[in-house]
Amino acid sequence: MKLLLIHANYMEYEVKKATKIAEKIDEDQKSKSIEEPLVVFTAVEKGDDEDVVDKAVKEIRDTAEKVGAKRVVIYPYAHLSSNLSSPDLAVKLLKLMEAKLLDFEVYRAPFGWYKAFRISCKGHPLSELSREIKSDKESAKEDKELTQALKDEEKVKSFWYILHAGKLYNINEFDFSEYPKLKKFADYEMSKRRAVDRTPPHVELMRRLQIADYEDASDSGHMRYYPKGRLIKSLLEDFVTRKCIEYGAMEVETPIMYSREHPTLRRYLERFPARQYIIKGDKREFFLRFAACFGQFLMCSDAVITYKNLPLKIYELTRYSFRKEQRGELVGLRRLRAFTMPDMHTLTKDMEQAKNEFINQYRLSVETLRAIGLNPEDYEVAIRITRDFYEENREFINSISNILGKPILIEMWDRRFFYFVLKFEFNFVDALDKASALSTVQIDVENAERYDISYVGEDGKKRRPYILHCSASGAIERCIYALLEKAHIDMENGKLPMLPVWLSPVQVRIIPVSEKFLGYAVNIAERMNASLIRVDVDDRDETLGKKIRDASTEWIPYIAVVGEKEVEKRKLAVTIRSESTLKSQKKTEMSVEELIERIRVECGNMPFKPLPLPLKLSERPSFR
RNA sequence: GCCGCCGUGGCUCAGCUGGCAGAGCGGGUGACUUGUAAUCACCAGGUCGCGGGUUCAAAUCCCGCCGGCGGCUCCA
Repeated sequence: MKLLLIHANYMEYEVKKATKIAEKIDEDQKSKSIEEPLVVFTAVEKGDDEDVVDKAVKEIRDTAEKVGAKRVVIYPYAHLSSNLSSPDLAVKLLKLMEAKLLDFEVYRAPFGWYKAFRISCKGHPLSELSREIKSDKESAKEDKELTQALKDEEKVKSFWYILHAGKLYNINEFDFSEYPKLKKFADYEMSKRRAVDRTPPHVELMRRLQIADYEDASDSGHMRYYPKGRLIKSLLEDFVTRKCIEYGAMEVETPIMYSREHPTLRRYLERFPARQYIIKGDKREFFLRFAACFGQFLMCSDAVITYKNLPLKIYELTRYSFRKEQRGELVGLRRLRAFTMPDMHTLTKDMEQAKNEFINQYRLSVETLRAIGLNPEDYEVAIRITRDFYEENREFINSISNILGKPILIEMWDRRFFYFVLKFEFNFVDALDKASALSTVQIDVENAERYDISYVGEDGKKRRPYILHCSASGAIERCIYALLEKAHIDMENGKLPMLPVWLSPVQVRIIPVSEKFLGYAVNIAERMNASLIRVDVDDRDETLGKKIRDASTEWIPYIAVVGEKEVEKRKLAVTIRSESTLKSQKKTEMSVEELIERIRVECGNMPFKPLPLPLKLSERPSFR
């Protein structure tokens, strides 16, 4: 039940027209004028009962006493709620409310009529109050779930270890001297603070390179992507999707919004209030998904699955997932409110199979990041685990540390308070020593039950699967963040920053020495273009030095100059960025075919998309 | 959400003890036709984030809001 309490100088109303749900009324109820009332605008909601009325009456009584009102007007006002009860129940409860306030001079405006009203609010501090009242049953239930979840989190204590070469070290006993980045990561995880007073480098880079930018007209944490940014993002999206499909996942698509009232989803949401975007539909309210779990679990719940189908993998690239993070938490491409995440779920028949998949997906994540341009030395591994699960699976956990051969930060909990017993993350540590998770896999022991997902076993009986959640790369935007931060770190170490060639928006820039060679340059560009190379031509009326400089500040991997000599020899004068430094540039002569071949080898079988920009620089707008 | 700092042409910033709104880059035009990280000249471009207040006068001082950054909190 929702109440809006107004202490007024007077209140007048007059019925105009009956609706279908109008209650029958006498002539003298059709209009009223009341002096010095406490007006109670009231909306009766689903689930309200006599208990709620009692509480509402108590609120009204308290307020009336405080403001010194002797008259009460109960005024049905549907607009206070989007979750109204049936009209019958509403009338019943409103009448009950009236009956319980008989020691006041009480008026009840008729239900179900269009009414005109006039009110004069007194305007003192207590003259306008709103109240939300829930039945004990309901609020007790919600309170219990909420407080239980919060209590669990409070009570849970983390124990920290380092796992290296199959041995578990207490965090204090481990010698970090050879692993400074792991030390930074562990510090960050355990203390969660860092003294920095600088804009993260990737924010500046994403804007300067015309990849992405803030969009003031949207909510914070929703970015705009310029053509180059969209290209990079799109290549990454395609790559990760392909990787998961090759791994055996079935790609699906599920809605981005779900009813708040759905029985399965509701409990989940109540644990995390105010974390999601709410959308008003015609009748119901919806929340925007924060991952693909909902859609995929609901799909699995309805599917007929047997042990022969397991492990069963389904995949979706969520463009977008929405999380209404607190404002102070948002940073550039690192932490967003709308982001794109590959989300794969694997149903497994038992823990053996789940563990097996866990290891496979660990390897899948390593490969995925490596292809994107993030190597194991660029991230730190964390494993989060319940103590029980660790004790029962010591050998298995120890074996994980051998896959990459580098030490792993372990966070161990005495009891399970999330839905998983085990998860790993690959955490990127950025130029400002902040860590954020990229790839992750979790073993979920709870949601099969919650969503009623089952498979038929060999004995014909229904069983609950264990479910793995896997994001092989983590959020796509976050991968771009990591690549930009990595490039910045390279720059600080005296290297020329760049993106992997397959992700570079422009792979080759052709610069004619003068106007005379423009036709020749365009000709070569068209040939390369036909060979699936992203190439452009700097046809602007600028000096050669200026053009070289501009190409360099755009991080273009290959700069090819053509002039008289090149035309004669049918070669290109190519500057290779990856082998150059700011002081000395690596220049070499190559034929067009050699350059094409070099890039083709470098990009292997990574996805390719054509340049989404005009071939000639002079025809290209600047988005900044 | 709380605390602190910031918001001036497209970009980076100066101006801020109140007194005519500036520079460099970028853009346009012209000259030059160029050999590996910024060619020269001229021109255009601004409700100083938004709203209110103080004042003869506000980019400048005060209040509120919006946005960004950092810290705290948080991160299913």
